[in-house]
Amino acid sequence: MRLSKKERQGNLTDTIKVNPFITDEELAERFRVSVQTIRLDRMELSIPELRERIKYVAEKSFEDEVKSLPIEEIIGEIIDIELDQSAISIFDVKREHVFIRNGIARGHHLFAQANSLAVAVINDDLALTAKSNIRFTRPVKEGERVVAKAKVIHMKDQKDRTTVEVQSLVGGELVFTGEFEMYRSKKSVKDEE
Amino acid sequence: MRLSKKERQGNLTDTIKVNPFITDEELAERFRVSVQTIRLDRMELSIPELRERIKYVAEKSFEDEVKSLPIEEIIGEIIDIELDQSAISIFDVKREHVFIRNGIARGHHLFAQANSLAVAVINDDLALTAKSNIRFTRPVKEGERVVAKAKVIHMKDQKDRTTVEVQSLVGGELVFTGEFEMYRSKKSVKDEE
DNA sequence: CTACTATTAGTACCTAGTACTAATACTGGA
DNA sequence: TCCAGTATTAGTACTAGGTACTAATAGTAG
Repeated sequence: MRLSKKERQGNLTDTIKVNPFITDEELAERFRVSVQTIRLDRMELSIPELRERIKYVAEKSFEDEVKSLPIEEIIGEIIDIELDQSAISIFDVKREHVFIRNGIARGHHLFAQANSLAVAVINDDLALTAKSNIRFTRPVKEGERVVAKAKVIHMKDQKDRTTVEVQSLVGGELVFTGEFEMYRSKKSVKDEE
Repeated sequence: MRLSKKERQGNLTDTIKVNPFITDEELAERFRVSVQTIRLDRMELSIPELRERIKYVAEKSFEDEVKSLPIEEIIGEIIDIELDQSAISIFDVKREHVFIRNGIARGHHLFAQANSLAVAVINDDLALTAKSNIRFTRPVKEGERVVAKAKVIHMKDQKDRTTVEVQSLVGGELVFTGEFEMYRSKKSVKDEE
């Protein structure tokens, strides 16, 4: 027996979701109904036509692509910064940041937040990380908001190096600490004093 | 005066590149020529029609989207692995991994490659990074291929900790070293011996 | 058996083209 | 200045993958 209308429509929604590139004709064959039935179904379910679906997918990704470069520049959102002194950023842990099997954030995302904050707080276009010593003090889970606080430690004798200490917290609880030794191309204003 | 054919065609390529969603009619208006001229131009330049362009963008992103979760699981491509012993991964530094202003890879990508390799080499579903000590020994540029080699250091007395040493090289030259202290939920086979 | 829903068929029309022919405009060189 | 060759434009037939609509037929539950 062919599927009932309800079953077919549920199945149709899924089929189109996993493959938005399918035509009404192909759908008609797959469900052994006429093309008109498929079109009625799409109307009832407010599923747009093939071309509109493709366009939507393309537009979505095109925007992302344009955005992705600047976004990748800093992981997390900087909410406060005083150059060569301190900075704070927040980072919301989402599904894509955690291990599927246990929901714990992958270490490199916490590192990325801290590291990019350390780079940002240095008042130098060419700041680079030279060394780093880090510690993950407790696992961070999906849905948690990580607040990273960076503090620049000014060393007297060092000309082209600056140390930045970063502490990351979730609800006041320490989850990550890191010490970043940063390479810089010019002296900081503070150091010149 | 209107643009020459050459100028128009060069401009056309760019226009379509930044906005693949533009129709021949809109292009004709923009360049003050007929729709037919635009079509001749597209043929000479082998630029596909609007719908094909949109489809291409959509397909590209759709694949990426489907892939993106598993890909994020490990940064770089693992080319050799012996659980609880050693592993090697390669990571090609692309535009999106570098600072725009100097073309140098952001530290957290090198860290991510090394860290996810350290996680992967541990024969435990619940391996997590506890501590890490890293050093960036020379900047890595766009276009370079980073080869990361991980080696598991087996400690006798430690039950739930394992140390992994990672060295990353570009063309034989050391660019990054890291020592990762990993937390694990169960003992390794080696340790049980 | 009837009322209602579900399905199918068919038509006119749409967009954004391709493929092709033919006419006209422009432009550089003898 | 005229002619050849290139560039541009116009127009027609046809395509995919639809929308929007009307109308006929099939199935089914009360």
